[in-house]
Amino acid sequence: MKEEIKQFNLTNAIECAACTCFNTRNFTRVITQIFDEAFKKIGFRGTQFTPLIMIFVRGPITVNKLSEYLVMDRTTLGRNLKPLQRDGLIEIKEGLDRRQKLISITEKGKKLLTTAFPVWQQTQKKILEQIGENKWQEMLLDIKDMLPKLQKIA
Amino acid sequence: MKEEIKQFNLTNAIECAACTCFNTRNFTRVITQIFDEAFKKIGFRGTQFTPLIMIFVRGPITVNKLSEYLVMDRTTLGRNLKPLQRDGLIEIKEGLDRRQKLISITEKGKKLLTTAFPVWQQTQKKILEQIGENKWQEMLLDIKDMLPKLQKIA
DNA sequence: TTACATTAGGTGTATATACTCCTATTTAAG
DNA sequence: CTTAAATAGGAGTATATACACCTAATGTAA
Repeated sequence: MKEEIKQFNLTNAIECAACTCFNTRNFTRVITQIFDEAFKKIGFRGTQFTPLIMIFVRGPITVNKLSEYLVMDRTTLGRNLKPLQRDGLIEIKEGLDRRQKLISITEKGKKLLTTAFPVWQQTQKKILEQIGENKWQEMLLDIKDMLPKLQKIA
Repeated sequence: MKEEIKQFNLTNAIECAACTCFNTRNFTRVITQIFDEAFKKIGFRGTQFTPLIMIFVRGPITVNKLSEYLVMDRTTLGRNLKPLQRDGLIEIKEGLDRRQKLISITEKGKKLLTTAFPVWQQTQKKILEQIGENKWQEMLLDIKDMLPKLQKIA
């Protein structure tokens, strides 16, 4: 016998307050806002920091490879690189394989990283003062452990 | 003596791998993708679930009040409500105060919540199987504790 | 060598996010 | 009662996200 169809009610709503999607998004939004605010004075975004560093470390690199390292959707990354290219922080050149394009950081990009790094350090520190250094180390390990598991069921 | 200006280097890059912004965003992105995929078959989004529930619980309610409950930017929420309104899941009526608009869930919206709830339950369960039930309870408490602290420095 | 699969990347579309600036309304101060 | 402040909300702009679909180039199997 199939269970009767019931109507969504307050008890259900209370259960949904634990939603992993909603709560992690809230957390992430606030953190992103803090970094965006901090980087604003140098015309930069919190979301652009790690991609630019990854290009610094791994470049010249293709969009596909870069998106793997960053655990980001390929097309999302491709679009996110546009402002960086426009601002002259990265440059995109043809690869040997004529399908692929190689992304590398420019001198201007390196200069920006040099400027942005202490801003990032200070902001990260400010956030860790609230989160707690140990708590974040724990969360970071958890995230790194969970990510591949979650990607498997995505 | 002020410390010399140095160039951003690999040691800095390694330190930045712990970035709270980048890592929480990655985590959140994957979780959002899993919910979006699950809700797709009923034409819904993971990000729309909790707002609709909040309107169900608290409605009729103004955009401003709703954004407080959801810990979301007012203008962001306003724009996110558009698809829900277009799809007839919520309705927006004039309030007594002619500045404000009151948002409430429609019968269609309630029906959708009834349909979406088991989908959410199943997806949440699938995710918690990877994260671990206890770990998530701990993370959830941490997030709820940290959010107001982080908002203060935002 | 041709045909098909694979790979690299971009575009169209839609949603999510949030800052800045704007209008309309209401409240409060004088 | 008039004016300034506070409140509610929307619009412009820009970035972030990702799915579906597309083209071009390359690799491979027949």
